[in-house]
Amino acid sequence: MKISTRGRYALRVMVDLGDNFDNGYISLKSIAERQNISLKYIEAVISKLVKAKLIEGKIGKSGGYRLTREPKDYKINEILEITEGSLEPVSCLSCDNKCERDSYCKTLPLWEGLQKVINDYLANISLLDLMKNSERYSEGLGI
Amino acid sequence: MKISTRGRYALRVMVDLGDNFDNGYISLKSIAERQNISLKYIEAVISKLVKAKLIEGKIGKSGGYRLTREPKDYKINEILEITEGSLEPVSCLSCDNKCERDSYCKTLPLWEGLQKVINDYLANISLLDLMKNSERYSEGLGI
DNA sequence: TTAAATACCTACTAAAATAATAGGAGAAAA
DNA sequence: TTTTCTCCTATTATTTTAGTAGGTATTTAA
Repeated sequence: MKISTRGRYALRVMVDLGDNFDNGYISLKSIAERQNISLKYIEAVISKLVKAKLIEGKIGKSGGYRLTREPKDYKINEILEITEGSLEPVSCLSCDNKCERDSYCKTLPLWEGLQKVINDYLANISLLDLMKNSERYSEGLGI
Repeated sequence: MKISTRGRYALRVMVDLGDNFDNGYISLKSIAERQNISLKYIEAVISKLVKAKLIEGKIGKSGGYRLTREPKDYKINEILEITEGSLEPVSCLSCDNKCERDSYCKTLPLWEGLQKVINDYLANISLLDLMKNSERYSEGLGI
């Protein structure tokens, strides 16, 4: 029951792009350095975000990536669904993997509820909310 | 981000034991048949529940397993934590796996919140609640 | 008393998922 | 025209998952 590095890295990349929203196209190399993530690895993760049109890339020198919307218009569940494949907490809930016990399984309602709780939480947080988290830390430090 | 078969099976075994709470020790063989789960596989899963004293086993002919408490006194998060290892949604949250970025990471608060949401949900559902789910289905069928 | 049924234990394994790494091709700006 | 990028396809080591196999020790029921 863990979000993998794909989802975690993707979120950090998205926050980084959000922080640089006004700076045009941001190269993946600079993101990888700032975030201390393997360049080649996030390349693969990021390609999913491009295909889903959450971000767009520009090829060539001084190219890079940028968000296609404003940070406030990204919900976290959307980003994680794309990079993790899905946010279903058990395979029983996916259409192509349904269990034959589903018509009477006493645990299925629990999983349905868990899925809803997770999705509701993540759908009510935006990328902008994450970007603002720096305030939390500086408040905590008394800066 | 999936609960594995370990957790799912464990929950079904616990519900089965709950349904048979008044029938003394229940053999794993009969549970495996009812639940249609590999006997040898749940043996391994169940041994964790025994070690954690959520259930107790009785060796020998007409032995088996039974709950150590009443169904209402098991919270689902407890059962899943034992069988899944932990319910932390990201490894960053575990003590022995902390990230060096934790003092300023903008995504960490998200994960902390997600952990709380998941735990709160699962801690407020009891084994008895799951056992009652059969009523849901029979109501739905109009029986 | 003995045979059957049972929990309990260790070891092994196939398949899938995870977390990368490697090596370029082609586009475009400087 | 060179450098800096994205974009693409392979390959790989490690870990996790989901089992299987084979047995030992214990207890009860016949």
